[in-house]
Amino acid sequence: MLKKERQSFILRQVNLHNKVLSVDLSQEMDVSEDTIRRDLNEMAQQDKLIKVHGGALSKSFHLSIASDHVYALNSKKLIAMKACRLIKDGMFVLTTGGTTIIELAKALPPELSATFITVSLPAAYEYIHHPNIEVIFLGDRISKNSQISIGGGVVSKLNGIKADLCFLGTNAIDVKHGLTDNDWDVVEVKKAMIEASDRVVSLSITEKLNTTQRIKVCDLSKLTTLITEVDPQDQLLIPYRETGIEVL
Amino acid sequence: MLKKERQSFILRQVNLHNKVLSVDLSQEMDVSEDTIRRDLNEMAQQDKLIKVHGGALSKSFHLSIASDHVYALNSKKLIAMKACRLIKDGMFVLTTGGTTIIELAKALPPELSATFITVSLPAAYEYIHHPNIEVIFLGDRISKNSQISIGGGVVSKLNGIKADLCFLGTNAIDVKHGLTDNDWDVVEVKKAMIEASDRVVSLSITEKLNTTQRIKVCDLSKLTTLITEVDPQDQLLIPYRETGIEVL
DNA sequence: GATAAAACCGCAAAAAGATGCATATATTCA
DNA sequence: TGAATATATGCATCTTTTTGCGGTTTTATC
Repeated sequence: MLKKERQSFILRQVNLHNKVLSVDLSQEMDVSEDTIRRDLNEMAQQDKLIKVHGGALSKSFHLSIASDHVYALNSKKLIAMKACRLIKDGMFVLTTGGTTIIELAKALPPELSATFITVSLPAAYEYIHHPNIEVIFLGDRISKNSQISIGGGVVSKLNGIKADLCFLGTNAIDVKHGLTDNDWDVVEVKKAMIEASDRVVSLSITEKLNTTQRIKVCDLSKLTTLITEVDPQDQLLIPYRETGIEVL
Repeated sequence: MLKKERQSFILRQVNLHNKVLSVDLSQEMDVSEDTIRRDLNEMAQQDKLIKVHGGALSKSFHLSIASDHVYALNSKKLIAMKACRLIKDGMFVLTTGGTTIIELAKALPPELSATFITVSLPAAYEYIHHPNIEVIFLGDRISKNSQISIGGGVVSKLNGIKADLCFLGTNAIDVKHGLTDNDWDVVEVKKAMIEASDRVVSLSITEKLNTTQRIKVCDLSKLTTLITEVDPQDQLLIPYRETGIEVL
């Protein structure tokens, strides 16, 4: 069997079945595994497939979601960086949806090894591209607006969970009215998340400070930490610090 | 034997068998391998064939190696169109992951109003962009390779579901060995889906016909329908039709 | 952190390719 | 026709490519 022939066979197999094992290929074509590895390396260099430990994956299989324009991106990146520092190896972390959470997902250091539990499709999408993170998706009916699972199934599943940390993408926050939101189902999920976590962290750009929405999520007293893009000493944050919340 | 004669013989052989070995040609025509090599070099320069170490490949053969982004995309689109016709308003539809399923998701007519239950992140992502489809995501641990939920949670949830239709993205299908796959967890999920559905539809490009993988999903008899990109009367499908499966 | 599988490295043998040259065959032109 | 010339072929030799194997290192997974 000629080398090119072999390689085109490999390409066919990998595109056909999304994944191939070097062992299988070696047996099917009756050559040593070294030869297969050399082929795979060569083809990976030509961008024809993705080489992984033990075999190869099809290129077309790993589609990723196009990230559209995100409002106040830089602020959110800053918040994400601050939030990362709270996560330690081995933790169970709950996250909601929202663009700030997505930025957090992107900012996670590669060596971090933790379990992320989420209800957000885009967030889950980011997490699975991280090398050392275990992803648990709490499924149920998916809300088209917020792209998260909503409904009784999620809430009852959250009741059975005890997480170390919960990151809330924040819609509106105010000293007097606490956290508020505008979607009944999302609020239900957030409430359940808050109850399921030891520490509750709200990620909020300063623009959202001192705003309110129609539906209440929780009082400020339920929050452990508030993270914004500005310095914790900023005067904007004084009222929040006074409530006893840790402000980062 | 004249040079021209020899070369036209070579061309016939290479187009007939897609590949030729210099050794074989040399013996068949009783000339030295050097002569064959010189012939092959000459013909390669004239673009009549592709020369490789040890022999040559036909031009058309090499064209099929050219990598599209999503493998066999057109075939998958055709399959998706056929599959759409099975879905009626109000149905509960189960779907696995895989690129063919994504094509199905994209091909759904906008006025279709149904409930889709899935374990695949990319598929869920497509469904939520559809105006009239209710999306239910069955959550659990997310497999990074296949981008679907796997584990006992999914399986037990599936046990509590009765769907009208189940679309299986197919990895390998064979009359004798039935549906097979290469990932244990994925197989578990597929099995549960099959049990949870009145009708089970396998979506499979013809290239996957008569191939097998290591882990068995189910026998052909479990399938209600098989959809490929070719005409149902195609002779390739005869063995499948004979098992009693509906072939579209 | 132990363990087994996979990847890597270097080497050597086998196969294939290139090159120079002698010889054989074909072609041309007087 | 036949000598001169051009082309083609085979062979010996050397180089390059390809491949498998033993030993070591790295990686995954529990």
